[in-house]
Amino acid sequence: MSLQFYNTLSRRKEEFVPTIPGEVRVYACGPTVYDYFHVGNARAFVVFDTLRRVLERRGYKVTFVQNITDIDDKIINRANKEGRKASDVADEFTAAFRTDLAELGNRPADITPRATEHIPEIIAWVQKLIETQHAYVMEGDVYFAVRSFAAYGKVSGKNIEELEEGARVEVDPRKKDPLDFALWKAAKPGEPSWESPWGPGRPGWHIECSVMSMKYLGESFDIHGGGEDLIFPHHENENAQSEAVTGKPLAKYWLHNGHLKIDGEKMSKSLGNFRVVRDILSVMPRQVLRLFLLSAHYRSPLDFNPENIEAVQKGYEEIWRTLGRLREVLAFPVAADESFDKDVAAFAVGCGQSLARFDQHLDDDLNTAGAVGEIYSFANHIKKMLAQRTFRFSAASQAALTQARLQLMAMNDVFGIGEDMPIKNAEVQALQDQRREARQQKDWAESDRLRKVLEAEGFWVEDMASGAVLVIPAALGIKKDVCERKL
RNA sequence: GGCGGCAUCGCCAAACGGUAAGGCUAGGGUCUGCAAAACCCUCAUCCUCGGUUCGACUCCGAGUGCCGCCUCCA
Repeated sequence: MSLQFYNTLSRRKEEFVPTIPGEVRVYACGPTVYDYFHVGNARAFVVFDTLRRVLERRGYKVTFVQNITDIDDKIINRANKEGRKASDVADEFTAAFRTDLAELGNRPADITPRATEHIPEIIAWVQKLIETQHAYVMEGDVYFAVRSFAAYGKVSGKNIEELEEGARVEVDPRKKDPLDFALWKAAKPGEPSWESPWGPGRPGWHIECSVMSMKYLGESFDIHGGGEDLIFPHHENENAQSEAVTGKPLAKYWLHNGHLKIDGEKMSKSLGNFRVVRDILSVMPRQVLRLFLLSAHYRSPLDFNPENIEAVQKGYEEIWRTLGRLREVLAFPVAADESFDKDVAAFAVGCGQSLARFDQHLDDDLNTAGAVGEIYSFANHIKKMLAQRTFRFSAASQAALTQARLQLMAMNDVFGIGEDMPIKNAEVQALQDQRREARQQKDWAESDRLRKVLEAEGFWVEDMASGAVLVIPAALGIKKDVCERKL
């Protein structure tokens, strides 16, 4: 099956065909930096980070751009409230964004352009819109004239009449049409501003994304992504102000992720029911958070609650445990006993089938829920093999298990949940050896004592049916109160 | 009021139109010096009603319910 994505433009799944064969240009909406980002924001970031990894896994050369909107009403409001400069607020939360994103396990985008570093380009684009009669100046403000762009509404599937009927906001009577939106805002006293042909001011909300995406990816690129709440007005307007000038669609595929919910409601800044990622990561490993965010299809709603998190936590521990067992077993000396090799051959076939299913899920509109399910199944496949009473570590098992381990790690990498397992130091290794000795001597008292010592040191001790003794570093746990209101 | 999305086991969540993955939980059992772990078994006919089809969870229509967007929002 070929790669498919659900395109907001057509409202259906489409085969993915990049404009330039072998290359994919992706623009994902980043944050407005006026606060730490929350788990709902993180969902979008993780989804599009995963999209990028999947595209690369598919062999594409990916250029991934994620903007930072660092000039905006919300930033100015916060700065005013705290009596500081807007740029200080923006700088602080830009730095926090980068830190938290790295902590989350996202790879940095290839380019993270900031709005304030593209003012000349923004002004130039606004001028083009004025020249082409798509925008008009009004007392230092510049507005985009939605009626001047016939395709207005194509991204969100709305039309101007319907939008006007449903308008819930008081309109500025100076505008030609209630839906006209600001490209450039005249500065009020004390606000940060830049010189422009229309007087001092600053960019409107949508223009920076149009200008920066086209600057780095070209006038028409492959994928534009973001949360579904950005479809209207943000992406609609982005497209309008771009396509009005270029005559080309800004992006070929528009992908939008569903909302994260909490207590059945959308998690959002305005509702005040959000948890910032910075805090969440202090109580659970990033792997658990990522696995949770990817446990539903990206377009489905997903509820952030303790039960769901706990189930994911257990699932992650199983993946970890499997990797731990593999590491232990692969350290065994290879034996000449090949009596188990028939089972090993069947096992290897199963591994290949599992990988095929994994990729099929990802190809099908980034079905991470299915792919995550396949990881669990695959881990199970491995554990089942290792648990056989008749298990023998021959050259064949070594080869198959080495391959399986690489495969499992590669699968984890797609979701950014890979992590190096701590090395067991000499002391732990010695305890493990002593315990094996004790068990061979049937010195159960000593054996039990050593297990307790190892467990206290943070290791899982497992005696396998085949007689092997495994000592695995315990996975990091989460704190139960992770979803409590107080956090 | 307009537009859009979703509706699968107690919970989460998949499934080219051919007769329901997986995880969590629960119950039963096996293995084990103990413990942990593991292994085996059991547990849904897919919101309702129509239609298309040899055949539909999977397509179409209507209804019901939930969510979102129409204002800043990932």
